[in-house]
Amino acid sequence: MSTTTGVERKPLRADAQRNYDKIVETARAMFRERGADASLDEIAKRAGVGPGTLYRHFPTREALIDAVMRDWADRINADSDEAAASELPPREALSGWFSKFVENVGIYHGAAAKVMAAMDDPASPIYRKCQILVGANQKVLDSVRDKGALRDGVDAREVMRIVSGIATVVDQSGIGADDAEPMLAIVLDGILVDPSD
Amino acid sequence: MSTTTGVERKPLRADAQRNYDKIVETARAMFRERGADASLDEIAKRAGVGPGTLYRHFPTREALIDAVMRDWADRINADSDEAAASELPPREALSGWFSKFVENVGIYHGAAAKVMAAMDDPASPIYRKCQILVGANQKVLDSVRDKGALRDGVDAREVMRIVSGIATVVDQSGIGADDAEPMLAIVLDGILVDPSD
DNA sequence: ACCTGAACACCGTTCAAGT
DNA sequence: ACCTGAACACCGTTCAAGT
Repeated sequence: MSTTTGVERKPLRADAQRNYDKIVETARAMFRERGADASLDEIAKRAGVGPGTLYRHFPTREALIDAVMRDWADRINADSDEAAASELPPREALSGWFSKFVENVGIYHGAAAKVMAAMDDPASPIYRKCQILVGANQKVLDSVRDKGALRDGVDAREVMRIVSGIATVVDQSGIGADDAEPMLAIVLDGILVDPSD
Repeated sequence: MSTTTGVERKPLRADAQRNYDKIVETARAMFRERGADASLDEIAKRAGVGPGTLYRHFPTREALIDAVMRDWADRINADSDEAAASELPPREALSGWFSKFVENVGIYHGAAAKVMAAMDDPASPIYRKCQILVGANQKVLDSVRDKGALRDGVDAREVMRIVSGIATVVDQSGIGADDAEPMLAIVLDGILVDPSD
């Protein structure tokens, strides 16, 4: 069901492929320790390639972020599948799904803001991931709706906008991932028919 | 009641004061047309001062933003006073207050993100404005609580975090200010006892 | 077809020299 | 006490020269 969600890419020459992989691997490490705004120059340096090479493969920072987050979409899909099929009460299932998203998008500092910004920008390389995200959320919300627990008129895109906003707040201000919970609780209260379950 | 909320500042020499004012005035214009991340170098150039002068007055970009937003706090206080004293049904009063905030923080592109980031960072020059903001929100929420319309355990700071997150989403993605409404509606549904009013 | 690395433009920051 | 502007470090981006 979830083969790599990546776009089909024409095969690269051996050395180009090696450089491509090295860059992505290096970027992943750099993004993890310095955030998604880490210096591209230094990524190139650490990867042992010239800046032009990085540029050829990734014309924009977002393109690189997109490549680094390639597996991310798979995780999102897995998490949403699990939440949608969950036997847990609607509130717990939804809460878990939101929490996992905040956690997942939080591993790269600054990534939440990029995702949030790309949410309505089809020109962004990350836009595709946002579509996947909204689709996944739709799936989870539908499962809750089937149980009659969702308020009328709740839109998956709007919900994802708010939740990515919350993820960004958590990421940008120094607060911990646990501090997302009270905010998510407000959203849950806002979209569920009965706050109790 | 609302004299300028600014901090007391020791008087500057005449020329220094003139430069200070010119810089703030220029920055305000630049921020308005190019956003809160506009080049400080060009602001200095347009203001007719050396970069060192801008730096002396505003050691950090946030300090400059803070100065540019000096009147902003007064508007926030005025809006919250009006909302707290409003005869409108709780939902309308709250909704108007949130909307005005999103609108106000949206006049400088990128400002919402700065406010959001400073919300829990006492070291930031903008932190003081966030405190004012949370205080103002507290005031409005209390007035709603007095009418028995607010759910138990709703915290003014949490609410402000979410709303500033929404303001940031609206600002960063290309969507219009009107598109904040459906998201704010979810928050309202989440913090009010009875969604109807 | 792909890579290198010098070159460029821009930006924030510092500081010695001036008044 | 305050300002100027040259100087520096850094960063993203381009492109001619190489293989």
